[in-house]
Amino acid sequence: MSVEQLLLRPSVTASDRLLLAIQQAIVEGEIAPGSKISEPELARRFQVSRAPLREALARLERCHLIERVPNAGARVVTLTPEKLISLYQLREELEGLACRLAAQHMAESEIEELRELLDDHLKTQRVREGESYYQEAGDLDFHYRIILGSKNPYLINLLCNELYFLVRMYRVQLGMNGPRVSKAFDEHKAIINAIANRDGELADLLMRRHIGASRLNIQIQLNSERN
Amino acid sequence: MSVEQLLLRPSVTASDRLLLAIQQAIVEGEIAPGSKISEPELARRFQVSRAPLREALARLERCHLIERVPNAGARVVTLTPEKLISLYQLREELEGLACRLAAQHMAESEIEELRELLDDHLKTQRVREGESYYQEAGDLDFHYRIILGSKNPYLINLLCNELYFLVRMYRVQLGMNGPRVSKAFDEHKAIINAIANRDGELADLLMRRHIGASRLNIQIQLNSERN
DNA sequence: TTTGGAATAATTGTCGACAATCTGACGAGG
DNA sequence: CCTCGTCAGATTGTCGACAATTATTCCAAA
Repeated sequence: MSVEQLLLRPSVTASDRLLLAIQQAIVEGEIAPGSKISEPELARRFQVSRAPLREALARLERCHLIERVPNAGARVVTLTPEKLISLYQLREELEGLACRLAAQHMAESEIEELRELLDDHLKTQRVREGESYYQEAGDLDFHYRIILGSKNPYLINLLCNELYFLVRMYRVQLGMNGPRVSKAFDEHKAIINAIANRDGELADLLMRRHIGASRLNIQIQLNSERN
Repeated sequence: MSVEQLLLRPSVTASDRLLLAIQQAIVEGEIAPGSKISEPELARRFQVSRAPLREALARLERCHLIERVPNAGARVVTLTPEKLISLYQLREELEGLACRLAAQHMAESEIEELRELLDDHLKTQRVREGESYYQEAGDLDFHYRIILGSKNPYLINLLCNELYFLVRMYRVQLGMNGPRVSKAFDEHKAIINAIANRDGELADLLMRRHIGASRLNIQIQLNSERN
């Protein structure tokens, strides 16, 4: 299904649909990193006026997928090792915090659901070994649930709506579906156990390591790609 | 000088000036917390069309000063003890990180300037004891410089452009100019020393305590205000 | 050939008007 | 008397056009 066709099913408002469509297009590289965003061109492409488009662009800037300069237009961000490190420094800190808070605030039922989620992923992973399902959707689900479990609205909004699209962009564009899958699974399991034991400090530490390992993985790929 | 008159001196773009003006109006309570934002009314008040106004509102939402619901309008946020705690949880974590990074990345010259800044504040504080200068502008300067010293662009943008206006809103609206001034000064001094010694861990710890104390201070005021 | 600058083209910012949606009042029916 | 549906008013979302700014091209002079 092409990106344009996604616009056919009505969501809520035109700029909402635009946002989703362009987010996906940028994350998946359909709109190349570093390329200039032409408002007239995008407006024609998505069959809308520039008003909702500009609103969508404002929100894209919010999640760091584009960079705007007044009176000079917008560009899709570029992926660099330096930005990756900066991004993951933040992510480590914030998801570590999310773990500590989740250990305090998550209901037993939520923890149970998280365990079931992980078991589902294990089955799926065994069935279609090597496919990138787990890395993309599954890992995302896992992190999202813990973030939501923190019950901190600012933290939730920040990670889910402002930072995670960039994280996904790095992963998708560098084709991150390698051998870290099974190892990531074990790390996830350990984090859940810590949260279930209400050991926020340990969950924090494990999450930081988990994210640090993920960063290293991407870093290697990114550096080899630029050789 | 009234808020409207600020619009007379041209900044860069109309929505930029609008943003600054409305930010100030909300932070200082001129537009009451919880009140509904009427686009036509604000457009008339600031003598602009709704296009730049809506752009400004989008950015206000970004720094959590207003909350928008599609097809239902925007409201100024309300100040609650729960949100205050959520906000300061984030702030502690992020400024702690900023301290660790600043201890790594700040140039000697930047540290020296930070020291001079603090000395200036000490003089000012002695001269006009009791005035709220230090708490508002001085404290802000101090924190901003450390954040900038982290050299992490995402962290800088997040704290300076998205979170700090809310922090200021709590402080201004609750009239935070009390007896914490001199104590805060000592805490600042200790943090600088830690950064100068390149002891990121200590600076982190001290900053977390500093912010925690500040939060407690506001919390007390906020609870007594709601009695 | 290269450089400087002016004219031109293209893009962004802003405007006023129209369409879609929500809010609140009013009245009919239970 | 209360509930529900309808209608008017107001508000938000979207559109196409104009103004202001920036980028580009082209020509002239050194």
